[in-house]
Amino acid sequence: MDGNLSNKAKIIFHVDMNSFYASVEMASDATLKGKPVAIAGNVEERRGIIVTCSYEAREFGVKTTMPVWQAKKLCPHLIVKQPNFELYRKASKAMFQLLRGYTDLVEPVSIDEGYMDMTHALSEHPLHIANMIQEQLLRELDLPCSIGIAPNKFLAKMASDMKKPLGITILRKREIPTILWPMPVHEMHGVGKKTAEKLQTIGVVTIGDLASTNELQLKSLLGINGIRLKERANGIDTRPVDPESIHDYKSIGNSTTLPKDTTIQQDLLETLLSLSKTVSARLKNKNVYATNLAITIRYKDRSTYSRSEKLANPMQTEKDIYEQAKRLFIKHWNGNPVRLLGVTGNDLVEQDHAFKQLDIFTYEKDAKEEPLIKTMEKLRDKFGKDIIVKGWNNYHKEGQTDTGFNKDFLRREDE
DNA sequence: TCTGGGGTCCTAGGACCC
DNA sequence: TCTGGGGTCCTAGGACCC
Repeated sequence: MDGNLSNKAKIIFHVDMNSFYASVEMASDATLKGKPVAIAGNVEERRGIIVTCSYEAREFGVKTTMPVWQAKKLCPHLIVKQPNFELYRKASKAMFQLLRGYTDLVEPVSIDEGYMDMTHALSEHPLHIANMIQEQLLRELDLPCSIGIAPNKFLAKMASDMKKPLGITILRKREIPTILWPMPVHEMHGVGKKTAEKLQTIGVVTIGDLASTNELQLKSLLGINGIRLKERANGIDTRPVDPESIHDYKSIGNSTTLPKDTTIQQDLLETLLSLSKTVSARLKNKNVYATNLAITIRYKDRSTYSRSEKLANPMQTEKDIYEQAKRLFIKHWNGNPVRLLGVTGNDLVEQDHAFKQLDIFTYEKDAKEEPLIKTMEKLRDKFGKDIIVKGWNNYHKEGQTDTGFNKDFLRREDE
């Protein structure tokens, strides 16, 4: 490690696209320009809430998460469009590709924002480079953005929020007391409604208050998150910009609010099937398998339950996922009217890894006995991680216990 | 006529093992 | 008859973000 290099202050950009979906729509249809435009889920049905809206629409008081009917009341001429995710993904790709023209260290955090580590990629003043990026995005993709420039991710994120649309904001370490600390604590990234309420009970109202609060008090109020928030409030954030982080998915899910609350089991199962199809396709697309499957049920009264199970054999196919989702649903549905259903694959593993496990679990599956998986784990501990099992059925039929497991049934993977 | 859908991370409790 | 403490895995739910 080069001490000088590692100690040198970093220069991080946070690029945040302005009202991304609406801007993409405007870029692809010039007649929308200058008009109040909103993107919403199913426009006709009750699920219609505003996902994004143009700045023209915001002038009327239209806001994200507002039901469409309410938005229309505020802004009768509002142009409401259904989301076109394919179009947005394409624009997003082009946007990140453009950013990578400035540095390889680009970390997308969502479809419309990302971090850039510009520490070693600056030939000129950061402000000038940020200007170039902003102008190029506007010129080539017709998409506006705001950029925050700071020595770490947290401060860059806070900075990009300070001037919208088309802003560029530098937040220096020495400006923390004058710029960051006077801000209300609920405007801090990572502090939501609940946390802000809790903080208020101990007299923390501004980010500055948080920065000087006793750590033990924060820990007992908010757990480990309290400590982290205090660090951030003091401008400390050591997370690196990681271009690879976008690739390791932890979960892939699909959920939908039904057109009507229903108790008709066949309709519900059909919905589960179509959700399972989507999840399966996405798993295949990412080349991963789920080792845990969860369903979500939201009832008429909006009470929401999730039920999950660790899987003996990692799964990816539509059939496997649907059967497991159906099993969980039948087991846990209380018969009341259902508002929303969801299917989610959790604890995703790479394809190679999954296949290795499948070799083992084939036998477990045949045996159809839960404790066998525990037995397998013990065996792997005993004989090595890369062991696979042969002749499980024989073993099982003989009704032996794992202490009497015959070593002849085992072989090393490389044999 | 209220309130979508995609995620991540953390916590807490119970089961189980040593 | 009474009965500790640590560690890990699994599940459910909460908070947050875009």
